[in-house]
Amino acid sequence: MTNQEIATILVHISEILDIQGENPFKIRGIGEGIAKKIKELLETGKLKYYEDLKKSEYAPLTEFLRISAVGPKHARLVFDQLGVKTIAQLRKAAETGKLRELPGLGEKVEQNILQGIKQVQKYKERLPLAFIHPRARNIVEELKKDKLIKQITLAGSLRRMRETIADADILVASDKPKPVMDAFVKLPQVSKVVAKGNTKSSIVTKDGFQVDLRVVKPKSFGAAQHYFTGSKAHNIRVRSLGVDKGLKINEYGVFKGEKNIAGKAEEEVFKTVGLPYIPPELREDQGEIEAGLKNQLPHLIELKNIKGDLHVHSAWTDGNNSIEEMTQAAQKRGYQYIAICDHSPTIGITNGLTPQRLKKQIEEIDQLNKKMAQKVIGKNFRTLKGIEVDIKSNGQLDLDEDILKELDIVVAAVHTKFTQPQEEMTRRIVKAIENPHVDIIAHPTGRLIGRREPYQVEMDKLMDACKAWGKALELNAYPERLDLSDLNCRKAKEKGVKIAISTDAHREGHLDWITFGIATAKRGWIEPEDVINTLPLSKLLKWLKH
DNA sequence: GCCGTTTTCGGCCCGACTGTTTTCAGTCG
Repeated sequence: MTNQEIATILVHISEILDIQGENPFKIRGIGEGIAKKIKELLETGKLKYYEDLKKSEYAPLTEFLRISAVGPKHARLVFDQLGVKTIAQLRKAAETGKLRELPGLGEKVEQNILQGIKQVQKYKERLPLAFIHPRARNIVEELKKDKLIKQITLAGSLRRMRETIADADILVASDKPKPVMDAFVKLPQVSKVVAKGNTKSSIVTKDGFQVDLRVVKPKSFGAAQHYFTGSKAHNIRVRSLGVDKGLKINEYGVFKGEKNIAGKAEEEVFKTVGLPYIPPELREDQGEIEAGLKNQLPHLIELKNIKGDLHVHSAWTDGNNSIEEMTQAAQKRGYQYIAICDHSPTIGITNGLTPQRLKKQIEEIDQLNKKMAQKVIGKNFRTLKGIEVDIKSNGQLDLDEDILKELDIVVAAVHTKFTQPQEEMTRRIVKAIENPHVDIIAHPTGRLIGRREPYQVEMDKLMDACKAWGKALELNAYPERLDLSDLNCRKAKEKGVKIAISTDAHREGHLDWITFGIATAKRGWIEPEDVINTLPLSKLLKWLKH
């Protein structure tokens, strides 16, 4: 049973208890009792307490909680009074005006619930970071034109750069909140205004995601930034630290009694509770508080540390640009090198390179490097000869040794037979890691966010093999991959396994996806020295030979 | 259910907005 499965069960338990009207603090932390339940799950795959709870007449109502405007109280109310226990029945009750007759509900709530049902059925999943991020940035740029706005920032999971996003949070500092709100709900991107107040409003964009805007006074901007960035778990920890020191922390500032002692800048808030500044990507209550208190936060990797991209494609296979164009695009970004890693022959649909075509590509790259050495185009730059070689189902590579040894870099990846049992898949990839020509394993779990689950593989064994053979794992920055995930990055770091942050670019513009790779690496506590493409060219070449 | 330098009971982070209410419950983040 995976951590994710256990978490899902615990969440389900908490939701049922919530609807039953249990003490809300019952579900807040893990101590002796819940630890025992987790143990039972791990040892038997089952939990008696959960099995019993699932028999509760309230258990089926947890799906109502996915509907915006419905919480545990309304979920219970519609069941107790109307016997409603499915979303279809709930919709019918709303459409026939039954809900408005319930105590505490009215016509508006009825409409909101209908709207919420529509929403839940249309947008089942969280959206990828790379979809929402640029669109939210556009809204920020649009708002920025307003002179009344003194400061503006993305907040929430978007600022923490989570891989998927439920809605976009934006925070503004202004002395005149009302006109800012008026402008916000009239933006061209808006399709629907969900709520509008003096300091807080929500809209749904034409792309179908929600944007929440919060406006505070400039003197509160830092406190609000911290509060609005979250995560919730992180905020609770920080506020608890404040409570220990006799402080109250809210979005308006840090208060000692009535006195406001901090709030203008985020750093101040941390300082009042004895913490250094914690980067947003770390704010998940995953050890950053403890590390901060001991002054042992990581020195996270930044974009400026990246010296090159070690996995890009060209028009020789399924890319869109020539090798020279990709090279120039990399130079424009201040890189020292780029590795052309097109597909191998088995991946026929991409026009994978046969040994003959690969030989020709090698010649082309040699010529290009010669021109660069003579400073005909660019200088102090190397285009590396590489391949994204397919790992066949038995662990053998799709190209022979005599051609692989001609290359600067070999990136190996699984593209077929994703359904192998875990043991086979693990052996398959470990075999590739053991191949002396292989340098990096690309997109190590094969997942596509929201579309394809990772294949079954024992990540610990892959990492141990990489460590033993001095190989690296890729953090593929392609937005729907982000593979390694943040959690796997952190595991790799703990095991001392090197990471290559690569874009898998299929056209020039994709090189900018490195941003999302960096963000994921930060969330995985990765530092520059953990990443091979922070090495300058000479040292990278040395690492590749080693 | 969890937790403790005010420790085994009693509180648990904090506030905005909406809608249905004459002062507040529910939802949300």
